[in-house]
Amino acid sequence: MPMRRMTRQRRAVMEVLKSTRSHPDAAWIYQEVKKRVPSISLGTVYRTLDALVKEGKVIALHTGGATRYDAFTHPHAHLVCTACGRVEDLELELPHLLEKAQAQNPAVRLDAVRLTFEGLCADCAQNRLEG
Amino acid sequence: MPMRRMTRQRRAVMEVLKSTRSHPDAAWIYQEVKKRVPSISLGTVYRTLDALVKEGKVIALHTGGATRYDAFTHPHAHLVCTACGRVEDLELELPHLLEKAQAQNPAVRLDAVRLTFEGLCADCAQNRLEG
DNA sequence: CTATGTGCAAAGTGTTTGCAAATTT
DNA sequence: AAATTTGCAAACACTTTGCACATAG
Repeated sequence: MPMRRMTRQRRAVMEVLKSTRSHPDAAWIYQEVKKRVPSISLGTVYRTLDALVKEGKVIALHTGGATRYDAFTHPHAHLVCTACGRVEDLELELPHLLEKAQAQNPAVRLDAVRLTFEGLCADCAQNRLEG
Repeated sequence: MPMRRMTRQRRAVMEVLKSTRSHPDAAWIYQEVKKRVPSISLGTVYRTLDALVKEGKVIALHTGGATRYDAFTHPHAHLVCTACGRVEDLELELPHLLEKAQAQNPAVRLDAVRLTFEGLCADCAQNRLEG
């Protein structure tokens, strides 16, 4: 299990990720972290993100295109806007999905849920009405 | 909207996809379709899959790594096995997730749900107990 | 006949990796 | 000092695209 040491790079990646709710990808995180640690490389960003995901400190979202990362790990639903590509959090109580699914499928072992909706974010839904 | 014409290639891609429940990726579909239409190219497979997804005949699953495709479009949950990478269907009644989420988030427009669990498939869960 | 789809190969993204140098513990 | 992590650049895996030819309608 990699990334045991607390380096400046690692701290900066974690702080940048905690500072936003925009579900950024590695390239965006890299640009932000460079403002604090100019020498950092994109490779290090990827390695750090991998480690954080494996440790459960960060969630990886596969939504098509680049992987997005989310430091808010409490189970919640996402909306992927099919018009602008934005990913936002959705208000929705997840009704014990993991427990229910586990009970109905005893042969498998469920560790995590990802609930993702496709549709239009508030801005794009609004623009659709106007335009 | 592309792919209005029913070509041999398109028919073969659709048939191959309907014949499996393994949620294959483009490379696998390409190999299978080549058995029926040897001249087909990987580019055509990608273009055809894109079209089928846009038409709603096929669902694209983004699970990390290559995009996987599913011709079974009735809403259902998936399990991505973190040990072997397999993607299987899960027994689980989706309790009107789309309607509930839409009601709680009136400003956005929800078109589709993707419910994905991470964990161990039956085989890998079993092997874990033995090994 | 004409518009659309195909095959090919080259180019584009996003991500991973080997290695020597730097850093953490 | 020892072990881990970094930066760099090259390699990779997956997907998209331009174009001349083929084909469905």
